[in-house]
Amino acid sequence: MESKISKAEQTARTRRAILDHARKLFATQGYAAKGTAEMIAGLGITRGALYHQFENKQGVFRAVLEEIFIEIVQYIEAQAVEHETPWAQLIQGSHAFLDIAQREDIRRLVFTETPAVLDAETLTKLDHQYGYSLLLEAVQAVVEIGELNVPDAEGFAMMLNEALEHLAFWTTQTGDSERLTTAKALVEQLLMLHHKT
Amino acid sequence: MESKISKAEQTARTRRAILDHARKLFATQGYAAKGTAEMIAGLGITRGALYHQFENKQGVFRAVLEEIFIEIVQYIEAQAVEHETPWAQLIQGSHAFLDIAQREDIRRLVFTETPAVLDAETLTKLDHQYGYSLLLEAVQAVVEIGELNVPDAEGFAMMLNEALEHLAFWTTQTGDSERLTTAKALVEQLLMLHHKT
DNA sequence: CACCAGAGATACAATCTGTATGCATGCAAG
DNA sequence: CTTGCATGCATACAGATTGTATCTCTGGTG
Repeated sequence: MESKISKAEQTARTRRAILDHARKLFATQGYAAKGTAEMIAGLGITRGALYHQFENKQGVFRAVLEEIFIEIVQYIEAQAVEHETPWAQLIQGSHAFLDIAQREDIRRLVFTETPAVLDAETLTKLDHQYGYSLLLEAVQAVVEIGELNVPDAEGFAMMLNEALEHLAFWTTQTGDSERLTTAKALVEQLLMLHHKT
Repeated sequence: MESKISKAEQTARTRRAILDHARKLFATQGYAAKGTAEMIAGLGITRGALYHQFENKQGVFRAVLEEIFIEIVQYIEAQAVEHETPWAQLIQGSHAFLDIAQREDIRRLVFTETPAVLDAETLTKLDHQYGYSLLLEAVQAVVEIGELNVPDAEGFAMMLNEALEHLAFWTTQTGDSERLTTAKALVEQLLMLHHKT
């Protein structure tokens, strides 16, 4: 029994190596420019392993994006938990999203590559599963304590989600750091207009 | 001399046929999904003609996009010319841009495909040559008659250009026609804040 | 009319994606 | 423990796709 690692461990290592490497490639040179051969170059595995672990090239991208979404959610939650009230958590969570969207890899993957690589349906499903879902919880928490004046929590969460995504996209379009400040002010104002004390 | 057409005419026809067909394909199924073979299918020519008329596959896309930009500019100018004052032309021209951005082919090509197909530099050059250039003229016209209160015409034109592009993107993200109304109101408000009578 | 540049066809080289097949091994059942 | 098998992965290959090299034909021009 010179078998040092289990099958599960083997799978985990292979996927991790591919995902880490592919993410770097996609984020720096784009999805279309990098082939499956480059994704596994230097990892000590062949394309066979890649196609065993992922459905196809797009499947690798989807997995990379999913991990990014998870990172984003984790970052936002970590920032929100620093604050006491659901109201402050909603505001600061929104700011946190705008902050992390500034990261270059996130900008390129989420805002530049994704729309052209994934069809709208797939993207909507992912967004609903992560970003929107998190935001809805935050909105509902504020609604439940009676501090948010909206006709419908889901509708408001969806609108806010869209607003945040487009503001994030906007802030990353130039190196201009002033935009981030502006975007945060806009979101805060939007929320304030619906605040009920 | 059974040669019915001149060389210039021949070139024009070939390019037109390819551009029209490619545009339809890119707009409905995306750049990555359609190959050069499909671009010339049914046109009675071969890929050789395509590569003779265009640098490469991306060159076809660039040419398609350029024609779209020209169409957009023409539409905006046609709308603006309906109004008397430079001020009204600036406002109505901005509205016209938001209107034409609703067209499905423009939405997909300009906002979904382009960012992933063209590098930022190429895109910036194109935008500067068409959209921004037109907008700058309109802004300068209003500045010259002393009705616009901005520190710098170029800076303001650039900001307005960005705002319009992102608002256009935003309005096309859902079928919600209310967004178009909202976007127009936002632009009008932004301009009004800088209006000097 | 003779020549050349340009338009386009054909054939080919180089990639790249996805699949089929073979092999070795962890692992569970008996 | 050993037997059977599913699983992880490599190798080889088929199909498709981009871009290039080469050849032909013809419209324009002196």
